[in-house]
Amino acid sequence: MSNSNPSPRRRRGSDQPTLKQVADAAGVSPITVSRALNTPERVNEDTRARVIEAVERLGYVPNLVAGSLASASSRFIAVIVPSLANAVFIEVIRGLQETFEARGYQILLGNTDYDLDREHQLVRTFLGWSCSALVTAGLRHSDACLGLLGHWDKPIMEVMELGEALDLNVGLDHREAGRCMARHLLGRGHRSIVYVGACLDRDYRAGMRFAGHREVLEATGLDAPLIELDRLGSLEAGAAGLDRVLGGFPGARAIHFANDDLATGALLHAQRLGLRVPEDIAIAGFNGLPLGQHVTPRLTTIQSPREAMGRLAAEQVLRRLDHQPVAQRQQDVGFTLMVGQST
Amino acid sequence: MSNSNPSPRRRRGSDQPTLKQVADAAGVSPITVSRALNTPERVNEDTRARVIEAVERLGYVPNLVAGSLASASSRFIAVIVPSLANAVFIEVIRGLQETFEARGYQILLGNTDYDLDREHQLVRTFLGWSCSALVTAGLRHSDACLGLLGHWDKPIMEVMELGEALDLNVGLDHREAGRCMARHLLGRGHRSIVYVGACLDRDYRAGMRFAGHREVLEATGLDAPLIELDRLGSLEAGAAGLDRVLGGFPGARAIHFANDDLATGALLHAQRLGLRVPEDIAIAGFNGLPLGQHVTPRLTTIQSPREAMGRLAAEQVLRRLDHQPVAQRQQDVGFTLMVGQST
DNA sequence: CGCTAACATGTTAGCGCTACCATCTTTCTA
DNA sequence: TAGAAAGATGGTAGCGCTAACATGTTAGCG
Repeated sequence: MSNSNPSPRRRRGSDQPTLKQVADAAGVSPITVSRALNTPERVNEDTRARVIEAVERLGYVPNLVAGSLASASSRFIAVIVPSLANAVFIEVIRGLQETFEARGYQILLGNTDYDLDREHQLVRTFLGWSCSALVTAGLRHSDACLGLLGHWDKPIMEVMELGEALDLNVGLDHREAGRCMARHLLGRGHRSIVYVGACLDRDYRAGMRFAGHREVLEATGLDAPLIELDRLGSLEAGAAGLDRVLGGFPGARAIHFANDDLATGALLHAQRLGLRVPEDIAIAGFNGLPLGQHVTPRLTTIQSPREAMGRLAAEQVLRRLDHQPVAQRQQDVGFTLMVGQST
Repeated sequence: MSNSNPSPRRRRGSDQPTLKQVADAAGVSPITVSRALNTPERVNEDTRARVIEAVERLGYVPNLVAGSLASASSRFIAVIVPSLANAVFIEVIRGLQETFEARGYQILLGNTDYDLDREHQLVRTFLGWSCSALVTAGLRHSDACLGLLGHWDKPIMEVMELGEALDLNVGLDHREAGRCMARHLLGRGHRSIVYVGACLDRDYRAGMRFAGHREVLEATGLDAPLIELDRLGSLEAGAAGLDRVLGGFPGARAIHFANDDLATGALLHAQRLGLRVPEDIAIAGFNGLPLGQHVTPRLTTIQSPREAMGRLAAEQVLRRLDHQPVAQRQQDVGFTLMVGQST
């Protein structure tokens, strides 16, 4: 008679065992299986054992997508950095990863390539994944991006630099770091100091360091010439930077590079040119990468605690996720001047 | 009276606009909105415009979790590497990221810390996220992990090395690379050659290179002594490695290091000790990192195309995801001997 | 022994989206 | 001009899980 079973729709989804099947196998209800796996302390010990046994027997793998939909939150942490080519961000990511992974959170990594529109796009995507928190390198965002984040009620952590943050903030004062190195170079008796940066519009934190550098020099009545390279930090670019200083500022006695890659490239290049460092030309960097500490003469640089910054940032976010009070929304991780033999 | 409206359940979920609300605002059905956003070519142009307008007006952000659940697949690519401390993996990741991101896939990064159980755990988690594919560094997996992957019907790509793979495989022949460098050192006239590795049980690909190295030396009737350091590659460890060779093998004339970090650390250390490279001791590395190419003498090493390997791997996977035929399941990306002045 | 609190488990109703099938309209072909 | 083919849109029914509420069961107390 007519349509008692009108062409049973083809089943969708995978043929993996589901929580329901585990429940049947263990002789309990689905919610009990859910609890046994997610909040074991709320389930009787024997029941839990039976559930675990069924899980293993069936080879059950929880569908985290379904869980996230139902609970309206995933254990994802969105992490947005401008580049994966720069060791600095990698180290911060490592600190974040280590700390978050230990607490069962999974990092969703996004790379903006120094493009704020790309960042906006990534934020949109990540919001769509119901992330538990967002960590982003830097304080600069597009208006569209700020609009999205304005309506968001989960923790937002901005790392690398300090300033007016949306929510949480862990970083260091780049302007002060620039001042610090400029003072050091002045203290060494240098008066003709060139700053060499690379793409300061994109790497604007290096621009902030230059601002601090210039501030100190100008306060002393000195000029603060700037050479800007068109490639981001690399040993090659540093060598090119040295050449441009030698060509453009024959009287230069010291070069303050925006980072250690550039500085080390210049230092090695100086040796190939037969220049004595620091007698003929003094060289300083920023970051404190191992590389600069293993050349002779050892590079004078500023050490920033990058992995620790990542860890601290993650801890702050975790505290917020645990509904614990966060003592300070802004934390300065500081930096250390490391005086080598290159200045 | 009784229960005409028995305490309406509190609404769950966020208060973000949903696809349904966009549909109402645009005067179409939800499924049309879904199509307008995901398969625009299947929707009339005018309708699409109205939908887009509504999306922007409401600030709608698609819930990707719900979409993944309904379609039983996310646009996630699981990527599992043993370490984030090693530049080699970072570069592969960069190649993968670039290629996948351009096609709208999001990378889920997992770090095993060279622990196969941890890998198994990560695979479990990633399967739970309905990833579209899995990329893993290396061919070694625990039995439990193989069990999970055996039932999985999505592309699996194993990178870094070549061998008996589960599915797709892009990499290079490390044993042959070891042979290649050993032949080069023999060709330079060296007869007393020490191999220095670091944690060869974990970095087993370096172990494979050593195997190739030994094979060549022994075929020539030479000894192939091995020194194994207990720290993974770093400049410091390389310096320590040089000291151990000088102490343990006073007659050594050449050192074949497992990687460039070690080799460069040793090279710089040799200079500090006043040793001439290659006259007193020849030094060779592996990887072709920029670092080794900027020291004097330039490091002899083997260049592996890491970023290209990532890109190629991603392209193969994408082809599979697009249901296009994959010409070869296994692809050798090769390597290049770069002869510097350090040998 | 009745009452309450704490524990253990179950029932119900979605989370927000897309696969599947059905329907309706328009265009093209014989 | 009927009929098929292609295009556009909609209705229905879940995807697999968990929040909220409900119920049952045991322990503790005077």
